[in-house]
Amino acid sequence: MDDDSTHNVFRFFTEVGIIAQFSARLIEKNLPERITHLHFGLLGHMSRRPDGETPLQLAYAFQVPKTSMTHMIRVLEAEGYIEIVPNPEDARSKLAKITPKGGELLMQAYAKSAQDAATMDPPLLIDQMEQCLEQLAQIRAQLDAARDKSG
Amino acid sequence: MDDDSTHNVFRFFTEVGIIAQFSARLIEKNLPERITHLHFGLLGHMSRRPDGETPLQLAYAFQVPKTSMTHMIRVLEAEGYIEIVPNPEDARSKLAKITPKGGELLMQAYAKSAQDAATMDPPLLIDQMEQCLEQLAQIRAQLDAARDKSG
DNA sequence: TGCTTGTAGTACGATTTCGCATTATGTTAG
DNA sequence: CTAACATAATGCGAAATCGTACTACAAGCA
Repeated sequence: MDDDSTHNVFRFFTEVGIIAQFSARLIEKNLPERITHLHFGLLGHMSRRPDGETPLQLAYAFQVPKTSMTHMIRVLEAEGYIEIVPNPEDARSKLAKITPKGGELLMQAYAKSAQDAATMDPPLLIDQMEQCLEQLAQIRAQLDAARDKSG
Repeated sequence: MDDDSTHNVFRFFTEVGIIAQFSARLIEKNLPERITHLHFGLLGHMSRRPDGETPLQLAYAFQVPKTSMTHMIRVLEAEGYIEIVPNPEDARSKLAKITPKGGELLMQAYAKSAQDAATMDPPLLIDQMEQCLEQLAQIRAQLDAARDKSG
């Protein structure tokens, strides 16, 4: 990889990092006190999996340590946004499922954040986002694949 | 903003968030124990500002609370990667400057991470990154502008 | 000058993150 | 079947994050 490419890769990661921070704050502004954008992501993930997922699956999906996931799940459960039930297929394990209250929170935060995004000044550059989407999805998929290979 | 655009914006932020997490880990793998990608970013920032910057400027630039910046700076100073001197223009304030040891760390981590990036399997999609770069820079600049307006 | 208000940085404490070690259950070889 | 090993989740503790309140210095004004 030549110096120019290296520089561009780092610049790409830098821009992406800053944008990610923004989107995190955009969403967290519309979430209750102790709920973060990661919790929001968890709820979205679970809303697409009505049968629930194990903490380990969630930790892997969100790329956080198991112990961190244990804690996040507890917060969500304490606030009533998810429920944790035994895993019928493995007595060591559990399943985390979104509750109606959690679904409510998800929708509300989504709607409010969409509203905030739509009324930004200066406005969001939605065209540019859409132009990048396909490439970003490819890049992310490639990174996922690399992670699966190396651990 | 129609439903389709809204969906794309959220999808954009989701992809960006995942990629940002990856790049953070890519860099942190090549940093010492207590040094994070944010510290790495701080060192890079300071390396372009030999006169130093105040903690408040750094907190603003990296969008973290003042108290968090106080802590990060202390870690970097404790490890000898930066030095903190009084601000000659304001007795309340300080200046954080990178040390030679800090510059060394920056270079080494940069080189190692570049090496890791270059030897990934499957390989990084550098073309796609370069195709996005311009749009991402615009998007980021727009978000910066929106932040400056609203706080 | 003396007073009022604003700003830089930090002490402190509640919460979160996450590595290591432990417990409980599952799986496999003999 | 049982022993040995693997895996799911958590207890615990060190460190990090960040909101609130505070101190020290600066700046504007009467």
